[in-house]
Amino acid sequence: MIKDERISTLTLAILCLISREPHSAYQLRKAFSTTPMGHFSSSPGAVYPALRRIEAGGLIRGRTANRKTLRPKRMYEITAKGMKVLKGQLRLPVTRDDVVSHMDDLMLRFAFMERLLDRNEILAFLMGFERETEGYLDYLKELRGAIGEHLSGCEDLAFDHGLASYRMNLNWARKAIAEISPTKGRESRRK
Amino acid sequence: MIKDERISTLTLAILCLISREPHSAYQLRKAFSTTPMGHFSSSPGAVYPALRRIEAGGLIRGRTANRKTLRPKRMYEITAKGMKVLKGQLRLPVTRDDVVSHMDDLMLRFAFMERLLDRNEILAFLMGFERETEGYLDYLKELRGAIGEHLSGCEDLAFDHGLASYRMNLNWARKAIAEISPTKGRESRRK
DNA sequence: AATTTCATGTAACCAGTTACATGATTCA
DNA sequence: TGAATCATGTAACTGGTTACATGAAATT
Repeated sequence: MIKDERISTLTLAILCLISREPHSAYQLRKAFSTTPMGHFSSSPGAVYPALRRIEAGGLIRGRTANRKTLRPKRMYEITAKGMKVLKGQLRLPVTRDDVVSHMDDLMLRFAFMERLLDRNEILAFLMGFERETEGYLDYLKELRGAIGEHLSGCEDLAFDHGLASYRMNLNWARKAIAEISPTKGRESRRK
Repeated sequence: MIKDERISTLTLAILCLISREPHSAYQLRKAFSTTPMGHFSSSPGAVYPALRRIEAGGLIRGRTANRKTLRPKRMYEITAKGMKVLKGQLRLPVTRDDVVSHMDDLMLRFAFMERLLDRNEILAFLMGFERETEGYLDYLKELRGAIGEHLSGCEDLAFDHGLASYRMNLNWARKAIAEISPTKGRESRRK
């Protein structure tokens, strides 16, 4: 049995990309530095050691091509164990801490769910997202009621920003649920 | 002359809080763990070393009360140099990287600006925020035009989330500019 | 011929996490 | 008197940053 300990964002991102198709370290770094998917760390000092760690844990396997050359190219592919761990991570329940501090992780997980989980699991994720976001939003509203009077103009506006963020997240989750849930199963979103 | 090197989020948060009134390490940790201002790290292993570092840099000064007891209470207050550095940080131009990856820093800076900067500087911050957000939003829209066709449903929804976030940020900045700018200087926002 | 891009990595450093350790004070 | 909270800190570990180093292949 594989424990569902949380893995770092970088590890998760690497696992997600490699789960689709094999990548070299360089390809991963490119993906992180050029696509919006990752404003993750593309620094070599992060990626190379991370790949070593993940391989040592048995989640990916590196194959070296052109073994003769000085710097042979190394492609990493996911293992069966890696696939299980990745799915376990995607299925992890959404927590308050996630929606407050780890939105990037949540979106990464969500973006890669389609091929790896079934519809009910995706819906469960979104409903957890909705629930936790709503809970935090309630807390913020309550807090504003309690301390709102003695906030300066800027503080008040910053508070507004928080409220607007979580409201937007909540709306997004509801829209996503409506689009994914089979009751109103329209497949194509673009006209 | 004080260099405007970027300081860590935790350092910035500590400096902001202490700039208002002296805090002990414990009070700082409480503020970080209980208020929404900081979902920053309240762990002792972060806060105590950070205070040492900041004090060593001459930005804050600790005063020990109850010197007789075994664990004397230590209150930190900001120095003139610390105040200069803090203001320098608040005045730093808003970058693309900030709006994409460091929204928490930006909101922290904004929330503490009122007492420390003048209105024009606050407006300059907001206009930088607006400009960079708009720029990134344009980039995202363009990107969707280029690659949008072959996104899966979840990927597409995740992309939507990004777009909605930056749109919300942009609207927030515009609203904040309108409220702060003197041309339409209405002071009280709450009825 | 020179520059850019592909491609691999290391080393020193920095800051944050978890877990541990200690003890005083306040309140039920 | 026992629990919670106030209050200070350390140690081992983790993982990410910047800067450095090397060299092949492709492009201009």
